[in-house]
Amino acid sequence: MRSSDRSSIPQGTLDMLILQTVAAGGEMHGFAIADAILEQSGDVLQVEEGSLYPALQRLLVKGFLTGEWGKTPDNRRARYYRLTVPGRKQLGVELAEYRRVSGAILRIIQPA
Amino acid sequence: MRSSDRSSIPQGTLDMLILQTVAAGGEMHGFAIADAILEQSGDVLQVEEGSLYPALQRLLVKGFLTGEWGKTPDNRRARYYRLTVPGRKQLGVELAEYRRVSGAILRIIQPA
DNA sequence: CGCATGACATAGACATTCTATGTCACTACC
DNA sequence: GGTAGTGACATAGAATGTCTATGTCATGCG
Repeated sequence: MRSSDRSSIPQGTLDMLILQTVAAGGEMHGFAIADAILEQSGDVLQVEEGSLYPALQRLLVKGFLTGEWGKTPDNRRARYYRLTVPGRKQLGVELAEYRRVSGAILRIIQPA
Repeated sequence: MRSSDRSSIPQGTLDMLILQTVAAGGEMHGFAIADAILEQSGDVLQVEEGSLYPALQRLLVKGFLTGEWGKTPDNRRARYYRLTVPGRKQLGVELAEYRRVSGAILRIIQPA
């Protein structure tokens, strides 16, 4: 009985959403990124942990984020992610591509 | 040297685009559907045959389309697809969900 | 007659998200 | 002061769906 009206993240957009969230929020740890995406999307886009951490790993490996271990205010270990310069550039590329494609889809689904 | 600026279809949107195209164009065969999507999207969304036909099969099996064999004007065999009543309803569902999710993404990527 | 082409079709690769599960340490409570 | 809850990170495996590559078949044309 999967009763949530929250949606899964469309494939290909998760990296962009993470980069954008870190760009806007500065230094954040994983949980906080997922929380911010959920909240800012109006409770629609829920990032599961099994999607979040592999995505963060990808972004680390590609050099778009740095991740430094630290402590949360209540003294728990956490990894703090920050956008790199190539990460900011990559965000721009992904935003442009997303807008291009979603614009194209709009032209189809909006009755001219 | 893959030099095209055409994009792949975001996962999950192909069925919606096909249903919408058939809804707008009436009776169409596969090639014509792909052509219409490419053209209406402003040359952005190119549906490959290896994506198109499996998608059409899915939609046939689910009863959202009917497909009747016929002949093109130049006498080639072709399968003509038409939207069913459940297909029209499904299109409405997918449009609503797409708008809900893309709206949520917009709230994140558009600086408030 | 042979070749290009329109149209349909399938198999396999690939990428990405999800479900499910696990770990570890800190906090709080009885 | 042990035990349960929880924050946070992590991985393995399944599911999904698009793409690349390939194949077939018949028609039209040179």
